[in-house]
Amino acid sequence: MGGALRRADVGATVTVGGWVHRSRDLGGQLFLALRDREGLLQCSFNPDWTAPAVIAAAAAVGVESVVLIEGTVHARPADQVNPEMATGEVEVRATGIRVVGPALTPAIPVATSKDTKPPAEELRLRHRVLDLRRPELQHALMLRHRLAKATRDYLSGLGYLELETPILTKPTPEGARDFLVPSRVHAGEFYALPQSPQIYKQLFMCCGFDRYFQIARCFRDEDLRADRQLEFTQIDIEASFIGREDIITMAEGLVRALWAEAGIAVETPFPRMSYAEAMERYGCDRPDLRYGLEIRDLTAVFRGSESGIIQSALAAGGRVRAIVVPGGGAWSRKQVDELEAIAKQAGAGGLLRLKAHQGALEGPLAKFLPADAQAALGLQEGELLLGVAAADRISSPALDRVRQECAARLGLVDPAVRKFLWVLDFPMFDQDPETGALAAVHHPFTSPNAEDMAARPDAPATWRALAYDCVLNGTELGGGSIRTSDPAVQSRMFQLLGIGDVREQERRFGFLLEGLRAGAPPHGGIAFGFDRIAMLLANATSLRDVIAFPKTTAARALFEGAPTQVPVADLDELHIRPVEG
RNA sequence: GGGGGCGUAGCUCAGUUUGGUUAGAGCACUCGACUGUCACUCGAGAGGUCGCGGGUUCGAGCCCCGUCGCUCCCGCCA
Repeated sequence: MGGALRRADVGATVTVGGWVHRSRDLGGQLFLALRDREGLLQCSFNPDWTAPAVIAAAAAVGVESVVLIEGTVHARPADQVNPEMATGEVEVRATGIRVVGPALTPAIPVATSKDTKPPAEELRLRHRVLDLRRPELQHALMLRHRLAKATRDYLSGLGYLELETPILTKPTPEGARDFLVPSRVHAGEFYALPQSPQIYKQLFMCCGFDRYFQIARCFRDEDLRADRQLEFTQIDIEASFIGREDIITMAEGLVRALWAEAGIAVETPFPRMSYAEAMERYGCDRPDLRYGLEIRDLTAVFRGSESGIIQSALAAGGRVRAIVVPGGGAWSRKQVDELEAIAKQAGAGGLLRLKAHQGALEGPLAKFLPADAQAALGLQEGELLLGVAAADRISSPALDRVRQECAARLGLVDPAVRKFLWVLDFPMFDQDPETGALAAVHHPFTSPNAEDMAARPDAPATWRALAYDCVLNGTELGGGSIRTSDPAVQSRMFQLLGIGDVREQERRFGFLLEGLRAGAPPHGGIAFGFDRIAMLLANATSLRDVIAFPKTTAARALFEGAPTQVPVADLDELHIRPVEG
């Protein structure tokens, strides 16, 4: 291929195919920059070696047309080497050209220089064939391929089998909305697209396939974001006769292999932290460890406060928690108000603020504090204390957001630093504070911690789960768990989650329970967000840059024009009718 | 479902603050000149439903109301 020609190819007679990236017509001679996925190649048309008719034909070709160029590879003179091109030491002296795919004038430019802005997202998606020709996107999708291959190589090397699972499947309760597909054969019945292959991979374990993986497409009908698409890809993994440590070690090896593919060395093992510790110190179950600003419990100091806000929060069983921001004392009233707005948006009633100035505390609360408060807080000159007095359920998310914003303002978020982390010991259930209803934090098939279950059988809200998340710089890369392999325990879990009726359990999950009853090995697994990893390693900021044909945030495919209306006859055949209005 | 940003030539944008003659620039495109360029250069030209609809006004790219599209965030996404 033309973009791969190097000095060693000098002398070769070649026919190179590609797209006309740019042309420079100097009058008597001209140069075409020919592009393929490997890069750019200069083709030189000159009367000394090119027939006049060929020069005329080359001069008439429009950019983005597909051409075949015949010629000989020549070394460029030293003063004409282009160090910015991989092929910069050579050029093809053309003797012939054939336009095999003439192109209309492109609606959006493909050949851009470093400092030009890409076209609007809408145009990029509408003219995706042109957009995907751009070298950045070519590189991103080629990286994506290498990551998929590295995944297959690594897991195959460990004896994992790549097995496929159905796309037309049964609706299962995985939290998100399902995409439904009407059945033509069975009036009024629907398939669902899988939100993940979760149950199938557990069934593979019951089948005895031991170690499974799949680069699996998943579908969730929820609103989109820069890092969320309707359909996305995960690296789905499951294994039998293993425990948490086996999965973690295997997963660390996978991360190492993937990052190595992008030329980045990753050190393992990753540090670990319990969910409880992450929530206490960072207010978040996927903390960004690139910076400090850890949350401190200052309840003891504020207990003596005469402030009504604090007293009522403490009386309700809450705490006073805060972060201390070095240099924050210099922020203006307005800047701190913005932080408070962030805290309020996250659910807090407000933000307590204190700063030390000339040995005394300043802030709306200062006068309500006991005299020894300054000594107890140890606040230094220039530091700003930002706190929330409330239940942890309120203060954790609020302080998490405030902490992230402060770190961004102080420039503490270094994109060159990578802090991997395992978060362990998630709670099994999330309890609704009003109704008391339990919901699975991970999913209903996660195994609870057996010791917790034995110690407090009547308090499931206190049980920990054998679940784990892999986190990088505040982003969840993947997560998994050891599963419940005992059908009786699984049935109990359904019961705790409000599916008490046995017939209901059988109707919805009978196929899983049947697998477990047929003799299930202990098993567990993990799933990584493949697109998100590709995005990180391609230095992209949107999933759309690592997915060839993505949807817009309004869930439309602009290039193909999906979704679309269909003829009424098609609907009739599927036994569905549009709702009037 | 809610909040913010953007929408002017094929593309990227200026013009909107303070309504006023014929809406501009760079790139791309067309034509012409040019024999070593590499974002070639130079000259000329063509190119506009100011997203769409309605309103205010003597007059709207600019003000008001509505609406559509793209985007970022909240909700949502176990």
